[in-house]
Amino acid sequence: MGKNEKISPAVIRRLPKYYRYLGELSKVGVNKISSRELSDMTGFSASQIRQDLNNFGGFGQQGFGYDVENLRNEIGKILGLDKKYKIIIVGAGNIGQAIANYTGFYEADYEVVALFDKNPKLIGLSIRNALIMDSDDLEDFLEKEHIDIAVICTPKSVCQQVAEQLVRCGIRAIWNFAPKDLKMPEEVYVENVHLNESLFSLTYYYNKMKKESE
Amino acid sequence: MGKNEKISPAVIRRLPKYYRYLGELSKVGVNKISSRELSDMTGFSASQIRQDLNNFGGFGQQGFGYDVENLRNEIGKILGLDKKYKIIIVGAGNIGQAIANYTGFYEADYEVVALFDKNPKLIGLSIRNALIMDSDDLEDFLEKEHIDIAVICTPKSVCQQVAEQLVRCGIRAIWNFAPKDLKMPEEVYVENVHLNESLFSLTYYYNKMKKESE
DNA sequence: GAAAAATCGAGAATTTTTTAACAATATTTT
DNA sequence: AAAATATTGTTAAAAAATTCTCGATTTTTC
Repeated sequence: MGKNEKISPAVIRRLPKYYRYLGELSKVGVNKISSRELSDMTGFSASQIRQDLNNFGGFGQQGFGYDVENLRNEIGKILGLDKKYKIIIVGAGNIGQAIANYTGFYEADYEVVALFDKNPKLIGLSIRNALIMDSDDLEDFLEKEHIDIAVICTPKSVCQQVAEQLVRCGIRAIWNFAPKDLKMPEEVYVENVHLNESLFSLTYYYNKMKKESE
Repeated sequence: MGKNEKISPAVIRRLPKYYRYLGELSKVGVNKISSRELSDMTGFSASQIRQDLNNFGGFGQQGFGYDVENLRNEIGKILGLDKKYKIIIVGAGNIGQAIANYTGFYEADYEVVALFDKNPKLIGLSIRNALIMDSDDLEDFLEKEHIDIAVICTPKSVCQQVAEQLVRCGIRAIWNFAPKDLKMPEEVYVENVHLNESLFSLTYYYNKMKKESE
């Protein structure tokens, strides 16, 4: 059974990767896997994989390994992928549209219900069944519809203000693509995708490698 | 002066954030900052900030703090943001186009030189001065032009093959948006932006908070 | 069916990362 | 100009994360 200690974020970050690899295995008909084999696939150590999984309970069987389909389901349940989620996207520019079109959503039961933007040229258009609505209608919309996750794809100049509006309307989970850290109350979880930071890290390692190979 | 010990990736991940905050300070005319104040802004502990910076040398002055503009420049140099980088994007679908339009590039001297795609409807179009070219011309292009960073925005079914082609043509830095881990030789650095993993983590914490608030 | 091999789960040991403590030094106050 | 305050850089301590070890259990081999 699940233990009630605090699980480290590093563990939680690895679970989606395990989930993905197990999905691939399942798809090609593999139904048994050892931590050693998962280690070879993922690059994490076998010990770490066992340790990670044991945070949530013993899913494996000594002498045998893990049942692929079962382990995948268990990790899915831990992450909450067995449930349905409704999403809105605020900011229907390039990133917002790309996210709306993102097929990764369909790996689990995420539904993009609507997008919001201020640009009159965009309002009224649809992306994969999701209508782009006027930002002014955001609050009304959130009063009527239950939304689980809001994605912020606005320019950074307005992201804080948009986030505060979302929180006022009851949103507790934000996926933030604006290159700024949102100041939010504790009861709101923000997952940042800061592309500039990612690119800058890449740049550091690119230069480091170039220097070393000289 | 820079010490030659191995710097932990966690440190490198924090540098872009320092850089961003220092840029904001600089823009509003602040020219002195203490680790304590930076701590309040960034959420990292003052001690950690000092420790991080001292990996690369003492940029501050005891009793005084750090000169904002100077520290920003130093971090910029560490990350390599004082140089120019040429980028190509392989896969001109939603994400590829969004990245091509991404204004975060212009914070430093990154230039998107071209995009590549197989879709005839896209080939010939331009995004912000960058032409979408036929994927078949990728290798020829890379022979003629020096490219620093390649961005992979293809479907996952072809990302490994594309990556291998890029590496054959001399690419050593890959920004990977395909939801798959690339198997690459050691001399290639891959920075992954796995949106599905990010969303799954968010989902975990969303559910955790919901449970706790019940 | 006994012996060998494989594998997990759990706790111990190790390594890495973060935080704390404080001497050294600069600035500000009186 | 002396005392008080602020702040860095560095070393030490603490905490966290990872790896190692090994008993328990299952499967495979002979």
